[in-house]
Amino acid sequence: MVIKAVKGVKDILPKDIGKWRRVEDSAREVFGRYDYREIVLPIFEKSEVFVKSVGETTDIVQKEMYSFLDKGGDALTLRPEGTASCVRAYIEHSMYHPKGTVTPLFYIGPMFRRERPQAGRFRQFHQIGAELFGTDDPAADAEVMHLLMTFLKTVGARKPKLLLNSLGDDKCRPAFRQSLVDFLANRKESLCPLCKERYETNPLRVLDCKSETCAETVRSAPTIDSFWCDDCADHFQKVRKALYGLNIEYEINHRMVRGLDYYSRTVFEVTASGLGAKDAVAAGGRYDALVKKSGGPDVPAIGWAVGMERLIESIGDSAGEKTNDTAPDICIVHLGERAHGEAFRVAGLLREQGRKVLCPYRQTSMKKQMGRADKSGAKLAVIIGEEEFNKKTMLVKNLSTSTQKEHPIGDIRKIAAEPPA
RNA sequence: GUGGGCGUAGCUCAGCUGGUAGAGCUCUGGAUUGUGGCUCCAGCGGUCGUGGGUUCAAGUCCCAUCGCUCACCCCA
Repeated sequence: MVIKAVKGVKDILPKDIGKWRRVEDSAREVFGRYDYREIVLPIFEKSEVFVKSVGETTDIVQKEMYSFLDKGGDALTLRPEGTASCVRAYIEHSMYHPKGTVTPLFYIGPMFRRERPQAGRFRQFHQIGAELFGTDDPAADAEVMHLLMTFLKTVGARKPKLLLNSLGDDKCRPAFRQSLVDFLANRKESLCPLCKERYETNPLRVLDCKSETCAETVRSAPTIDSFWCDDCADHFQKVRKALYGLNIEYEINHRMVRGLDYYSRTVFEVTASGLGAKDAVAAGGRYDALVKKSGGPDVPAIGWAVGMERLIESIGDSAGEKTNDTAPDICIVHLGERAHGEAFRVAGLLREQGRKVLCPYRQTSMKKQMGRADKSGAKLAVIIGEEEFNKKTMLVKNLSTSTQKEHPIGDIRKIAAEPPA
């Protein structure tokens, strides 16, 4: 039995790499427009980095982390998300100096969660993430969402839709949560079995249950907006105003909640079509308390992450491989032992001159080699047979017009510089 | 962790109520001595996921197991 890749992880094959490159390239380009700087973070961290920031009671920490003890006995974890690492690095390198500095960062890389794989969900997946440290200006919230939407439109995500909410902060959220628990307490019987569980573990999640009866039950439940403190309400209104100013369409959903503990105030999510049951392609929000909680100064921050696999899935073939960027400029065709050696000498010279050249190793029939040259998409074939070798010449054939001309072998540089039409 | 669907050639798949494995694409050779795209002919390629059971006989039926996949939980 051949050894196969671990469950839930994928090889990205050469035939698919073009899409990945395009997504990464446009990410870097778009981030540049907003003056974000790339940071490359380690793939594993001390486990506490994630346990503390993501939250001990979350599913990610409780059952999805790839954690292990290394030979020195350190408890390490393959990162399940990027924000925690980014916050750690931000603090470790004192990026908050001088006081008042705003630090825009982005990263691209793999994340690891041990879940059951399904459409758009993997154990090793890739995220493109943005983090903006040092400001709680509502304009920053809107700008960060503008960045995200601009990026998604640039790469051609299908029908991206922005959903917005505010979770309040430490001052006002506890009251909301309590109120919701009270509301559900005497309605538990009308909830689905799953939500009865949620009532205990994460009551906020009952709000966006898909079950008919739960949705009905929850229709009259309290919503977060009526519990916002003045600051949070004000912040939300200013974010909306800024979004309006940037001409960004969005939909408010007060039932939207987050799976990670560190979010406060602004949270958002982008869904796209062309995906499976999970249509969220990106998600993010504000985490004003996290830097301080992680041992840094009291610095507010906001960020988001897009799932690359889901994004690429959503792009589909619409923005697919249109240009044949793998086609060589020139294919060499050779016949006979001596011509074989000469062919590689010629190929080498052409490559030194910057040409993309294909030269077959096997000595097969001319018919075969011409067929390959044709399939490769090359514009020119350079043919060197016994006859040409003896005469120190080569045939240069234009594969689209089928015209060919004999050249002295010394013309190689000329042909490399200006391939004949 | 729970449930559904599927595992047959390198790839996509067919194979009926059990009778000893097929097609297309790819690849190799030929029709066409050293000239590609189209066509035609031939060939290479399979422990039918694995193990067990029923049977004269199993790709087909039964059980187990592994893998893939979709969905639930949760998340990007």
